Amino acid sequence: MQDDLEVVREAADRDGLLDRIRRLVLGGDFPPGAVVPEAFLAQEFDVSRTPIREALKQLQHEGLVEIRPKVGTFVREPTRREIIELFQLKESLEGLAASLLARRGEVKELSVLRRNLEESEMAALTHDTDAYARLVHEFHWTIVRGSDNHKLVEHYERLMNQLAYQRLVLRTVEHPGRLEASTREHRAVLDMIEHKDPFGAESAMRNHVHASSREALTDPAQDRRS
Amino acid sequence: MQDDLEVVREAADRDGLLDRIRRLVLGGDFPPGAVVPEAFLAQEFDVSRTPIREALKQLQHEGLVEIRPKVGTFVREPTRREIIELFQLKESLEGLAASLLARRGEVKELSVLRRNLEESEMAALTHDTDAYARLVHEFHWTIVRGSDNHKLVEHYERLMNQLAYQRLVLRTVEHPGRLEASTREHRAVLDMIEHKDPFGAESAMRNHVHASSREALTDPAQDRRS
DNA sequence: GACGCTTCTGATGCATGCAACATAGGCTTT
DNA sequence: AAAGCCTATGTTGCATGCATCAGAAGCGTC
Repeated sequence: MQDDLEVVREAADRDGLLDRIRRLVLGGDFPPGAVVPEAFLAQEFDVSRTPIREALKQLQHEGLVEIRPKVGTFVREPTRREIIELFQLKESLEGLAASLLARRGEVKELSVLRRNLEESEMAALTHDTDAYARLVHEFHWTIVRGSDNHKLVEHYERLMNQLAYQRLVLRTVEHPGRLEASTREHRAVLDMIEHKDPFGAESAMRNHVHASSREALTDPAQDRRS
Repeated sequence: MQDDLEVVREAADRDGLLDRIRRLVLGGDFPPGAVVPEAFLAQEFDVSRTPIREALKQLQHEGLVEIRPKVGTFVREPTRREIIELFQLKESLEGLAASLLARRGEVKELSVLRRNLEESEMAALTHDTDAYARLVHEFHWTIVRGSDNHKLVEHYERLMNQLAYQRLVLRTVEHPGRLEASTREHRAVLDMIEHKDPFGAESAMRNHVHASSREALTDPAQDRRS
């Protein structure tokens, strides 16, 4: 039993090496400059450089780091322009997801979304921004997964990874009045889905993402890189 | 100079290793079963297994192959369902691209698109399906690139790679009457872009992609995997 | 003092070797 | 003959060593 746990844990470490490095990069523990070299990560995770290299290549492919040949691996923070581009994509993909979910009219996710919305309203009332952020996150993911389009989920995953930098997170809930507006928009989306109105759901979702992205983009912390 | 050419060629080989393997996989030269092992590719391209492994990992991440740990790498042909999913994404992304391009109202790509449309009409009249397919390909790519959203281009690239299996290509032009309809739809899209009507352009593009995907999906060669 | 060249260093890129494991086929047993 | 075990094989996964090269620091020249 002890052995089993050991094996499982180590296997998880191996499988999750990419994720662990990704978290390191996204977590902001590293300067936006050069990520400590492969050798460091190798020692840190107690593996050879080879799997580290593989993981870094993936991250490069995901757009999170930039590997300059023969030089090193650098944390690749998105420019303001790229953030705008990513939000445009987000709007489109989530719109599609809402549309597909509305067309399915599946019941399972509907109850989850209803419950989520209730809790969100509660969190908004008590100004529990942490809980609210988590609920928003779940709301969007539930809809995307509920689209039942796995390729869409994959692309969305990639997209969100690029938007997952610590500095960009939780911004949408820091604006006064945004919580209430956001909740209203969520309700509008859910209404359209419940009415099995794909077009309306897509429209409502796009409006919502557009609005929330505007808030995120006006955040002063982003003026750095324009 | 001779040396320079050598260096450039070899550098291109290295940079393009991923592309070359991808072409091998997409080209259908391999059975849908197991891709010949890393050692074969290593010998084929006269490199070590290490860079081969890196490339294969990328392809796995792109969804083109499946790497079963300790077993081997398998060509991963998309199921019919996945093709449907991918076309839904294509519709959404190209719709977004058309919308963005219409909003920009850029002149450069407009002339390219106009010219492309003229040549397409010519190819349709002469039933030159090869030329037509190439022109359609360029038309869509011109619009996507013209969106001036590089992240969109990246995601579109990934998407198209997954749709690039040899067996799926050129299907849309094999249906009677499709060439004319397709040309009409292209013109509608271009009209909307020229009128700087983002909403109309998106709608027209989505209609077009939807129509052409329906043709592609009704192809009998796809009934195999349902 | 500034500019250009050379050397030096640190990191990556790749090749190679070995161990681990999934699968297949034969072998034993019933 | 069927079922289960066991060995054999082929492949991957990883560790390590070496060559290569970008960039920096030091040196010499103008």
